Amino acid sequence: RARGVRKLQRLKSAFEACPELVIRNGSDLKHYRAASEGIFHFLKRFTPCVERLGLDEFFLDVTEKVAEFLGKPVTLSSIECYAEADGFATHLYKGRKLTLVETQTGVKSHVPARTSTVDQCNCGCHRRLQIGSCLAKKIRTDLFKELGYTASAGISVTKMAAKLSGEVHKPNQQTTMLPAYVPDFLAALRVRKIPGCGYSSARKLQAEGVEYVSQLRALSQKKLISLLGELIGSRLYLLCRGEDNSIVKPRGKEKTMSEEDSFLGSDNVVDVELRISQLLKGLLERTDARFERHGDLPSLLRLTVRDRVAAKKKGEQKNGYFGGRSSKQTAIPMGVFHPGDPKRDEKLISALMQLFFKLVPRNLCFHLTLLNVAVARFQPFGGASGNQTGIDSFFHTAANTSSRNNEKPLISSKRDRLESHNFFSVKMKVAKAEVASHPSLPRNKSEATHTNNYEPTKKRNRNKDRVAEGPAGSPGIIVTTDDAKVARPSSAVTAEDIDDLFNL
DNA sequence: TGGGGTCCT
DNA sequence: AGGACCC
Repeated sequence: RARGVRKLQRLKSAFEACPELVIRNGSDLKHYRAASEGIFHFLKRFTPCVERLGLDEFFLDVTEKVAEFLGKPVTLSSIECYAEADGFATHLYKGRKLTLVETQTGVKSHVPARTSTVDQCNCGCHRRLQIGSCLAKKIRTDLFKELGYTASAGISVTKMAAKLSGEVHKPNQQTTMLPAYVPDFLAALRVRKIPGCGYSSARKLQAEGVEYVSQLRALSQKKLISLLGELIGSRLYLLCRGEDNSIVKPRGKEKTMSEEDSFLGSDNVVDVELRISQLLKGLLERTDARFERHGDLPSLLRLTVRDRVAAKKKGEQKNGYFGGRSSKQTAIPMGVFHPGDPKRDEKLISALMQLFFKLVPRNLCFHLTLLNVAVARFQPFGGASGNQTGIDSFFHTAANTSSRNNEKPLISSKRDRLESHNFFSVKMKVAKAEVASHPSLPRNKSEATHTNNYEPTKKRNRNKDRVAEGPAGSPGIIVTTDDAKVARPSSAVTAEDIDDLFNL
C-alpha cells in the first residue's frame, strides 16, 4: 500500500508501482474460512448477535451489552476500556468540510456547512455510544492479543452508519459517529457508497443526474421506486436520509456451498470433466465436515459455466460487469451425498455432466473460462437406517422445502426502528483482519525471495502464470520484499503460521 | 480481476 | 435461472 499498490489493481500496474511484488496464490479459501470462523466465535463471546458479511466483516448489535453497563456507576474502566477522545475510545467523528458539489450534468447540490456542532442529545445516546466505543476498543484489543488480527471498527446507531464510520479511519482504528452527524456525513458521499446501492443502481441514478447522496434526497419516493424498484427504491429513500431500520441478523448455517475455478479456456469434455471432479472433491470435503458437525446433507446440485463468447457479449452490454454465467440445477436424492456411499463420486459426476450437456449442447463448440459446482438445500439426514437413497426420494425434495426461515433475528425489527433514539442500538463493525500485521510472524526473507520468479510477459490475460505457487496451501497474502520501506513482515504467511494463530 | 456468499425477481 | 448486491 505504501508503495502505491491498491486493492483490485491490475497486476500490470501493481508491478509497475512495485517491481519486487510477490504474488501468492490465494485461490484456496480454506485458510481464510478457518480464520473467519475463529474470529466469528471470538466475537460471539461478546454478544450472540453477530452477523457475518463475507469472510472479514462483522456486525455486532451490542445494545444489550451496553445496557448492562448503563446501570452501573460510570467507571469506564469497568469494561477495561481506554477513554481517549472526549471519553470515546479513539476517533470521534466531528464532521468535515463540505463543499458545493457540481455534478457531471451540471446540477449543483449544495451541502450546507455545519455551523454549530451538535454535541448534546438528551436521549442518552451519547453515553451509550461512549460505552459502545469502549466495548469496540476492548474487542479489538483482545482480538489482537488472542488471535493476532488488527481490525477497524465503526460505532454508531445503525448498521449503515456503523459500517460507513468504520471506513473513516482505516487501518487498525475505530470511529464513533453520533446520530446528529450522520445526515451531513452521508450527503457528501457518492450514492455508490450506500450499502445496497451497487453498480447497477448507481448507473441508473447517474442517468438521472444523481451522483451524490444529497441529490438523492431531492427525488421523491415514487420516483426512486419507479427507477430502482419497490424494495431498493423505498430503502434508498430512507437510507439517504440516514434512516436505516435494518437489523443485525445472525445468519446461521450457510445455505449454499460452492467451489469454483476460472481459467484461460477449456474446450473439450475430458478437460471439463476433470475440472468438475476436482471442484467436486473440494466441495465434498466441506459437505463431509458439515455432515459431521450438523448432520445435514444437500439435496440440490448446480453447475455454472462462463463461456468466453457469452461473457464478452454480456460484458459489453453491461460495460464492465463480469457476467455471462449460466447455470443448471437438479434435485439430488439425499443419500447420495452421504460419505458412506461408495458410488458417491460416480453418481455426482454423472449428474454434473448431465447438467453440463444441458448447458452446452453436445454438437456445439464451447470455450469455457469458469466452472462452478454448488450444493444447496441442506436437510437433516438421519443416518444409516430409515432413509431413502433410492428412486423414492427423488420425488421427495419438493415437499421438503418448508423448513426455511426458522432463524429469527435476536433483536426484533420493531425494537430497532429509528423513530427516536429511545429504541437505541449500537452497531459495530469489525473489519479487515490484517494477518500480515501480526508481530509474531516470522521475518525470514528467503521464502519470499525464492518465490519471486516472475518474468514479465507481453501476453495479456496471463495473470495465472504470474502467481507463484508457494508452499502448498499458503494463503494469498501479498507482501513485498522491501521491509526497509514497508512496515510489514517481509516474509509470506504460511499455513503453519495460521495454525499457530488459531492453535489448530 | 478471485472465489466466495445472500437475497430478490 | 438469472440478476443485483455484499465481501
